[in-house]
Amino acid sequence: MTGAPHVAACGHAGHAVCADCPVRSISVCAALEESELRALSIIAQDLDFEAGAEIVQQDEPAIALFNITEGVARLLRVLSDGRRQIVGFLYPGDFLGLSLAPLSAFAAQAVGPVRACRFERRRFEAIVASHPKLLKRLHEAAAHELTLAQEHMVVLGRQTAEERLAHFLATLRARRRAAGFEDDFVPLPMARQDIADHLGLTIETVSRTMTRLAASGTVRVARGGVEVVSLRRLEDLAAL
Amino acid sequence: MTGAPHVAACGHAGHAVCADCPVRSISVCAALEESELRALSIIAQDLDFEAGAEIVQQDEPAIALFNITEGVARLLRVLSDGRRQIVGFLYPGDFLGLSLAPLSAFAAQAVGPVRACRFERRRFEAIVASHPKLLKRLHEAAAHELTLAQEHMVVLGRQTAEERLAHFLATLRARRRAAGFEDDFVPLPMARQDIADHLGLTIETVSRTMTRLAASGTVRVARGGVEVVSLRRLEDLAAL
DNA sequence: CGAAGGATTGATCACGATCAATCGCGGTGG
DNA sequence: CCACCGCGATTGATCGTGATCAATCCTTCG
Repeated sequence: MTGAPHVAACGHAGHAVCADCPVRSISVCAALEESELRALSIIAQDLDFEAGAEIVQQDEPAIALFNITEGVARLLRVLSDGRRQIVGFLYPGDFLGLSLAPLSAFAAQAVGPVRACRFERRRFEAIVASHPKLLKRLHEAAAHELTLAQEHMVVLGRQTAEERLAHFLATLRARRRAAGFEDDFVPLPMARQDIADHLGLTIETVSRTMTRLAASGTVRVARGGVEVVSLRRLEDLAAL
Repeated sequence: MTGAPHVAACGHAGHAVCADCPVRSISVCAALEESELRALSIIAQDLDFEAGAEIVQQDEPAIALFNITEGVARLLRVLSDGRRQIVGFLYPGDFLGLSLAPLSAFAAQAVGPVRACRFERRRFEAIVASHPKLLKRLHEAAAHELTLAQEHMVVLGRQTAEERLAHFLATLRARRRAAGFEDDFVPLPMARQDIADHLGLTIETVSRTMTRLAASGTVRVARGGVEVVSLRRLEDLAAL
C-alpha cells in the first residue's frame, strides 16, 4: 500500500536546487546566507511520495529530516488498538523533524502526492552546527510549532465538536490567506477520517457538524473543500 | 488575590548568582560557558511568587522570560466563558517563554510558592544572539517541549479518563525518577481542578478515577500526592 | 452500468458532565 | 479543648454530547 519513495524525475539526479525551490521564501531555508544555502543544497535530495506513503516511520530511528515542498502530509501517532491522533498537517514550507529525539515518536504520511526535500540527519546537523542563522530559523520554527501545539491542546481539551471544526476551518483559512490567497475557499485535501483524528472526534461527528455549519449558513460544502460564507460566524463559533 | 511578586530577600539585591542556582545542572543554563553564565547572571533577577500569583499574564506583551528554580507553575489558557486548559506544569529547571510570540498566548501562575529567575527579554535575546551554545540549549528545550505537547495531544484527543490519569501519574513519576528520586511517591502539589483542567476532564471525574485507580490497587492516595503501588498496572493503563 | 469506497444520515448507547449532597481536614475563635 | 466554619475532595443521581452501530447516498472508476 505504501510505495517506496523514488527520486524525482525532474533533474540533477535527485539533488534539489534550493534556488529553484517553490517554498524557498517561506520555509526554514528562507533568509539564509548564500553559503548556507549552497551547503544545504549539496545534501538535499528531492523525493516524491505517493498518497498514503510513509515519509517517516513511527518509533523508528529519525535518520532524516524533510522539508515539504508540495502536497500535504499528516503527522500522527497510532495507538496499539488502532486509535489515531493526527497532531498536525504539514503544508509546503513546513519542516518535518524538528523534535530532536533519536526515535521518531510520530509517523509522517503523505495525504496526497507529496514532494519533499530530504536531509540526512548527521550531515544536516553538521551544517547547523556551523551556521548560526540556520539554527535560529530552526528554533523559530520549533517555537512556532510549539505554540500551535499548545493552542491545539486547548481545542482538544476544552472545545465542543462545533468549536473544534470551526477552529480548524478558520485556522486553515487564515493560513491560506497568509500564503497569499485572496478567496474564501478552504481546500480540504485530507479525508474526513483525518479531520476526525486531528480533532479528537469520529468521522460521523465531523460529517454531522459540517452539515450543521452549512445549514447555519456559515460555510458551503463543495468538492474538495469548503467555502467560508460568514467568517464572522465561523470565528464566533471557534471561540478561542 | 494575586500579590505582586517581590524581590527575594536572600541576597545581592535581587540579582541571582547562577553559580549557586539550585537548578544549575538541569536547566537551560546547564552546559554553558563561564562567560555566558556570567552574562546571564548580570541580567538575572531572583523573584518570589506566592501561591496563585500571575507570573505571566495571558495576552500581554511577553517582555520577560523565566527560569523556574523552586516550586511548580501552571501554564494555561482561559477561554472567555471561563473554561480552562492547562497546557503544562513547570517544574524547577523548566523554562518559561520559549514561544517567541510578541504576546503571550498563555498565562503562567504559581501553583504553590514559586521562586523564579527573571530575564528581561530584550537583554536576554541580545545575549542569545552572541552565544550560540545558549541558543542550542534553548532549541533543545523547545524541541523537547514540542514533543511533550504532541504527546499530550494524543492524550487529550484519544484517551479515556482512566488512561489520561494513569498517563499523567506515570509521567510525573518518570520525571521524578529522572530527577534522582528513588521512591514511588508522586507529589501532587496542584489542586484536583488543575489536574482536571490539564487532562480535559472535570474535577469529579478526576476524583472518581483516582478512587478507581486506588481500588484496583494501582496507586494509594495519600495527603499531597499518590504512591504508585503497581507501576506495571499504571503503565498498562496509560497505554500509549 | 455496476462495483467500491468515502461521506452522510439515522437510531441508540455510554462515558463523562452536570447538579447536588456529604465528607474530611485545617484553621479560628469561644 | 472543642465547636464551628470554610473549602477542597469525594460520592451519588441524572443528563447530554458525541460514540457506536447501521443503513443509505454519492462519486469515481473500471
